[in-house]
Amino acid sequence: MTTPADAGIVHVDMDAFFVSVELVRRPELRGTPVVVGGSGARGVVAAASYEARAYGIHSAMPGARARRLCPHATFLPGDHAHYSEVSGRVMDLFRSFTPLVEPISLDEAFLDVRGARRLLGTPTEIAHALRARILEQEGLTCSVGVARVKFLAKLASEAAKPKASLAGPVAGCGVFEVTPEREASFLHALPVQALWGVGPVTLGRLQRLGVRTVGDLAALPLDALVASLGPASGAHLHALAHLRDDRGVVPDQAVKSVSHEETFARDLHTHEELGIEIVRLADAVGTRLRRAGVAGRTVSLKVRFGDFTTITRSQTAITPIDSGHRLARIGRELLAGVDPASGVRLIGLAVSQLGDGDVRQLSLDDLLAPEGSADAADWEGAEGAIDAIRARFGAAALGPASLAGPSGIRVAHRGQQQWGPNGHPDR
DNA sequence: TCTGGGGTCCTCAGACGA
DNA sequence: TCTGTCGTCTGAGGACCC
Repeated sequence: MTTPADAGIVHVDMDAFFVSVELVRRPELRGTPVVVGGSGARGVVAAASYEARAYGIHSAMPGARARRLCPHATFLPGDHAHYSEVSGRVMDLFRSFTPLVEPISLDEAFLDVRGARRLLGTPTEIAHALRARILEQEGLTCSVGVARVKFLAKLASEAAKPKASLAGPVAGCGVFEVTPEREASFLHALPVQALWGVGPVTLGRLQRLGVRTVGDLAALPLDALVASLGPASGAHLHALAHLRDDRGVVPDQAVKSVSHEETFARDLHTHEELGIEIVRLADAVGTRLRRAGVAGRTVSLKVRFGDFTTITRSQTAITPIDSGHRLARIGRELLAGVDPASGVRLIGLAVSQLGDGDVRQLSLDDLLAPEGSADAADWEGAEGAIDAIRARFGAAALGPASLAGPSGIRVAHRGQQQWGPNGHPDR
């Protein structure tokens, strides 16, 4: 039997994950500045080694700037599929300690180890064992935070991390526990932007209230926070500053939306060019929906113009959709209301309001399929066959005719372009 | 300087039915 | 029949996270 007061929430954060995975394959680069991502004219840095961080390089920094800061760094292209595979093994390792594992991203997870204490030891002992197993199995290091609640465990893992310095990386303590007695002194000394949910905008608003640290935040009345930040954010941050966080570790969270977006190496200016890209995105999103066995009702188109202004247009269908063909049709309808003449640098397609992909009704839309087009049942059958062929021969084996280029079918893959366009000659 | 991709959640406004 | 109110849904935009 466990109680909320038990310290048993563990947050594991892999150290410079993408770079560390690459260093396992390229050990000769250890101890040197290494950057993953940041290639291409519009790419950004996905991860930087601690040696590269000493030059001021950090994730999400434009690649061009990173090259100026550290021209002799090694820049590697990202390999999302490989990182995903390694991440899966690490998550499986976590599950060998406790079934209560909540992955946050490829390189982070919360674990509730309260039920494992009798068998495996104290949470801190479990944290050390986790680190040792990951190092032994994958050759990777991680930082682990232990606390009574999730957000403190997350802040604790941050405190355990290595730090970059010009003299070389400074090792962290690896495991950091925030005991119940130390919670207030640990938390209130931190800058307010350390809290999850405080980004640049919220930070600006808090600074106008004279808030610099979490302690300053805790001293503010709830009313003042709600007036400044709105009811949801205000109440949330007020609770965190007072050490209240009742969110549990939730394994197997259902996905709520599936999206795909791409930045072009050069801006596009016509509906024709963008229409072809929409077919690519719709094909990728539809494939992922069907693979996950889900379908969604709301289709959203995102358009980012050359000046970085971004608009979204969405449409909610009567019945759930998982067909790339239907997604492309709706995507193009939404695009028709957008003027691309000034130049479009990115488009994205998302599907939300997801439900079970097997539960489907025949819609009016299906019954009134445009004259001369294949009907819905034909398309479903065709896409099912495409999925089967791709599973056997690869994603580029088959696809919509409009995606055929001189070098074959141009298929969008998840994470393929995660860190920016590669300047593909076809677009 | 010039700013990715894949997500979640929140806020606000307008439409609509009870 | 008309008007106002309330809750819900939808659409759009934005903040934030890794």
